[in-house]
Amino acid sequence: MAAYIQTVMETRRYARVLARLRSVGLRPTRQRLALARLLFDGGNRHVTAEQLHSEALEANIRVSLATIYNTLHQFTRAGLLREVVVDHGRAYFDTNTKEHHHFLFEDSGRLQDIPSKGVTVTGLPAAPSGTTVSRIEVIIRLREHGSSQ
Amino acid sequence: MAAYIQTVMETRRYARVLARLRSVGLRPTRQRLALARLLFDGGNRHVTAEQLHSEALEANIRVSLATIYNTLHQFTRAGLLREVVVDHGRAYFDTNTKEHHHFLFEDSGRLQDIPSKGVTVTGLPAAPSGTTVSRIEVIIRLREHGSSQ
DNA sequence: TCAATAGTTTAGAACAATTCCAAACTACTT
DNA sequence: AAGTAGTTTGGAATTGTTCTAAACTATTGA
Repeated sequence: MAAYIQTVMETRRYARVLARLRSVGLRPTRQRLALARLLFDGGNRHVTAEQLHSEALEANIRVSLATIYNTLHQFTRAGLLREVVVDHGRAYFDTNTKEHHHFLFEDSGRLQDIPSKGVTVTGLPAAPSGTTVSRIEVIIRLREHGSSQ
Repeated sequence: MAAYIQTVMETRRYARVLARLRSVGLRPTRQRLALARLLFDGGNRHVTAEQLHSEALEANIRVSLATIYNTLHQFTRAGLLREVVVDHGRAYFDTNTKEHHHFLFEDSGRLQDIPSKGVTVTGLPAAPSGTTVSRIEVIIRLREHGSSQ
């Protein structure tokens, strides 16, 4: 019985991810389905390519790192992910594509969403002519105190 | 006469840069003096290591890329520069160390200062406990329209 | 003024994240 | 079932940056 419910939920999740991929015109391949589920089943996340790769391997999904990169970029282009750049070296992909901002823990490089509720930036000059604002990004850099640093 | 004035100004600039290096405890070497002048003579700038390197070579200053990196980091640590991260791959160094924000032209990767006058971010939640805010960074991403993209 | 020394510079190797490539593979169409 | 267009892959290539150990130079103090 529990197993049955399990299966139903499984199937439903699968269908949802599949529909999602189809809707953005990406073939639902084994790899993309698996990665989509790692990314989107569960709460919002910030992952690097390497992280997602190890997660996949741990979950016994055979994917190459090249595919991880391809997929992350395709998903980003499709609006399923958003890329966040906070320190050079690594790119984070955020499963939360809604308007929001970030706390950055400088020591660990970890990111945390700031619910955008009520956060406003005021007093900005107009965008230079010939341009439009594609996004406003607010990053609050945090230093952990008490720690070694 | 013009030449004389030229020389005086030269000397003064030199003295200023030299004092600046001394004051942060860096030996005024040939390379550092030259780079400091490329960076700080003239208005505020945003440079990458590569850019500064080619500029130096064009100005007939023989410096290695390693020294460019060393110098940029030392200057940053000394508070003479501020590092800005906007897209992975390259690090920008900003000669404006005052509190301010940036326009980022997505197509070209170019940065432009936003005079911080009046820009305020409101409605932010408190910093997570155990941390202090080291800086708030606002980046306004711009898309150039009319252009190919 | 010179030698000692501590800080700097350098070329080149090493590194890390990412992209590129061309061949093998697979989902979809007919 | 075959064709084809889209995908995946390992490995090589690229890019920006850091490391290393040897050569060099500014500073100090005799």
